[in-house]
Amino acid sequence: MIDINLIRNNSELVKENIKKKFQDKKLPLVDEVLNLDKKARTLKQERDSLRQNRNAFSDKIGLLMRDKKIEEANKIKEEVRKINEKIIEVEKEEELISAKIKKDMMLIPNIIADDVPIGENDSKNVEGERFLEPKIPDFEIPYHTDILEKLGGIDIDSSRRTSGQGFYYLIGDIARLHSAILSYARDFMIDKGFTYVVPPFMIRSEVVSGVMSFEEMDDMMYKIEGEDLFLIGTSEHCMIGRFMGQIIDENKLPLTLTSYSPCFRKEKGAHGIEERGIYRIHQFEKQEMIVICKPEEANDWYEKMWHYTVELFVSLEIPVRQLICCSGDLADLKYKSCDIEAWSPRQKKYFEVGSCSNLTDAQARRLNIRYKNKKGENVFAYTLNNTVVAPPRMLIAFIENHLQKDGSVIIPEVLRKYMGGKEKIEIK
RNA sequence: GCAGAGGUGUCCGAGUGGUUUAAGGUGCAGCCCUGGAAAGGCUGUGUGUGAGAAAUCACACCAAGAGUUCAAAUCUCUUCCUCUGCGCCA
Repeated sequence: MIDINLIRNNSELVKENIKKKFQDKKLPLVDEVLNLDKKARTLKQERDSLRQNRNAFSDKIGLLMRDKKIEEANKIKEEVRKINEKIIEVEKEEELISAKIKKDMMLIPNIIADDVPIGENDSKNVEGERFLEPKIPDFEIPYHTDILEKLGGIDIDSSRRTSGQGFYYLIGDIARLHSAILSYARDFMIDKGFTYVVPPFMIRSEVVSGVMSFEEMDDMMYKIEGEDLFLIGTSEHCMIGRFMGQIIDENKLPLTLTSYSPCFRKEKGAHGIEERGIYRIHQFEKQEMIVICKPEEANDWYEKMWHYTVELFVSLEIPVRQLICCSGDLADLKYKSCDIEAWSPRQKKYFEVGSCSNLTDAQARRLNIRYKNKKGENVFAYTLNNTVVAPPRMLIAFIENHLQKDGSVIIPEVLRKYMGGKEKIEIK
């Protein structure tokens, strides 16, 4: 959500921004907000002065009652009753208008960074830097589930029976590898100075509606029956929700946090040949990084954060590249975002394994997360988030890149201490 | 899960329908006093929205929401949370 003052003072900039994102349908919203806002302010003035009158009359009644001038008091009561009727009328109208303004404001996208490439959809995303040389082996790389099955590391047939499509049993060394990657990623981020957090895995609807729109919620979130609770789709939800309505001590900024959580997603309407197996699933685990900082620090953190993910993948000897998200592919809350993509030697292309975003104050404004600055003013903090690593999807990149001709998978040096010293996972 | 007690500003805490513009203290800031400091004295100190060039003014906010009333921190209902005891449980 952007600052309504930006629309009041510079609606052209807001419109330009909408055009840059190819959302011309939303252009009328800007003038609509402008008009509704004017009306809302007029109504507020009207309502406030009515209330002022009522308050004055009420005080008078109080004094008259004390002096036992009941007759006179009753006359004024009648007066107040009339005022109250009017107040209710104005309030109703005001409520309607402010609800409409809020709805519109939620739809107006955040202002995007100057250096975001302009493009209509994800086909216009721009490749950034590449890290490590992509390998093309001299033997055929099977589909990832076939590799995992050969290694005795996965049982999808059973998970279909117990839980349906989109789940998995990881088994033996592969399950251990899954945990090892998360543990390694956790320690990697702790070494970068981040604070490790295990958050709640369920959150209230109040938090959910703060971090996403109703449609997004319906497409992603699993609701617990009979409770006001949802399974988290990412730890970002509860990590940011933690600071909802809070005024953070300026000295505590920047907050640099790394959280572990399972993630649950409905993934409504996502299907395709490359979605078989453990690429797109209802349940996965993720090590995440979250930064809450002052506005002037956000750009530096953004660069640092996605580089950390790159560094992690490089240390695991997996080639990656940065893919810069273009204006049309950028979610409305985001100022700037990029994906980290890992090399798939089987598909001979890169695929998404993580995503880094700078949301400026758009998310903090929705959740009312602020800090007190040196002047004593309460200002909205900037929030950023990035995937450190999210297995089992990441396992696809891992096993494809480390698969040997004999069907075994080499474990890179840095991971071996988390695997009990094991150097490779072999076919049984 | 059951029972009891609670939720008020940075914090502590008073306040059971109308002089509450939320007492008092504490913390913080400024000034006076002092050679300097402590102590003491004085003054100012919450948030949001709107109006205004500004001083300032108005409205709202006492966990959240709804209700009763001319008038609600105060009364009623619902929800949430905290504490204490009991029960259950990895």
